[in-house]
Amino acid sequence: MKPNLPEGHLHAWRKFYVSFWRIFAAIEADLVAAGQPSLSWYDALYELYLAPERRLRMNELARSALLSRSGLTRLVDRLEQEKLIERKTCPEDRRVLYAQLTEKGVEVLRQIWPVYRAGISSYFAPHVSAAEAAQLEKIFTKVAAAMDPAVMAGGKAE
Amino acid sequence: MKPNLPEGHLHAWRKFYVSFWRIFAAIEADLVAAGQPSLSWYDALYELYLAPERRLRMNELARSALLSRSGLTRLVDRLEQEKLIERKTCPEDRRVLYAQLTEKGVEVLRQIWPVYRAGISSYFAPHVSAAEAAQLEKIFTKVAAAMDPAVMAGGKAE
DNA sequence: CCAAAGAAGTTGCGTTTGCAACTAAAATCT
DNA sequence: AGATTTTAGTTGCAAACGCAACTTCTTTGG
Repeated sequence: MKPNLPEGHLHAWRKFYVSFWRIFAAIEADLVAAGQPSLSWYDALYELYLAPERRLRMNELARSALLSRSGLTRLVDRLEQEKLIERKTCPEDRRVLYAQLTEKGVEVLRQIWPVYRAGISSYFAPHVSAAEAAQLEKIFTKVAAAMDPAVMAGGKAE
Repeated sequence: MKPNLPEGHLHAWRKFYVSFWRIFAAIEADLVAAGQPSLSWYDALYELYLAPERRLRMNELARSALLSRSGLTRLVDRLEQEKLIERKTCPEDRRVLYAQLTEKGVEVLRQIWPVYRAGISSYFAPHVSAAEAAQLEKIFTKVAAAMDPAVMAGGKAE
């Protein structure tokens, strides 16, 4: 780790932290108010939507959807109960299960998105110019890449 | 709400979102590894530390610590059990309870902080230049202010 | 001044999550 | 091949949180 944390970075972190939680809570509240499932559902469904053949291994999905593996197991349980995804076995490796997005899953994704987008548009976008958005994307792309669990092997805070 | 969400803002949001969760999870893991309480404890204790006389009403603390009131009640239960804070009645308004930081609470704060700081230093700061930090602080100060619950009365995503 | 409305905090309950321990299947190593 | 290690996923358990309903106290309004 870098032993000295400059003042400026600390202040940036604190505002970042508070902003995230407040936006997150507001969007979740909007989703509840709209009778839609929460962001964790969206995250999982969306990652599957992006994936080749709209399916991912449980492990991969856990990583993409920012959950522990046990957390993902339960989330997939709930999604499967609602027929939004299906568990599919893998012939080549019988340990593996694919989470496969269903058509109904795609529909739900399409229902959630307008509410989610409205939240981003209301709570995040108005405070950020186009240039700033580009700046944020650049910075956080670096952060997200460095924090990818696949890259984090053993690292900790050194 | 602004009906159209520009591509750039959306991409910025997604990276922002992923970065936050990954950093947050990493710091929480470091805290567990160091035998320290979680960030929600830090947030509450720190807000009390900053407050005049090191105390806040439950309501105020809930807002500062980014929790619902019921969530805060339980958190304060746990903090009080560890003698890190005390509930103090308010003579002027007998509905009100103050959460009062204790000396032991301050000590715990001092124990958490190095681990927390190391996390910020490792996971956040290295990817952000001083100029970028200033930029981030400016942007997120606006966001956080706009999303302050006190300012949000009735607002929703309009 | 008394009733109704509002505000502060707590509690019951359900949801979601992570850690540690577990099962099952593949890979590795004699 | 047979034993060990590693990997994928699940499960028991407990922690943490939010919503809605509730109690208690204050404020407001007739």
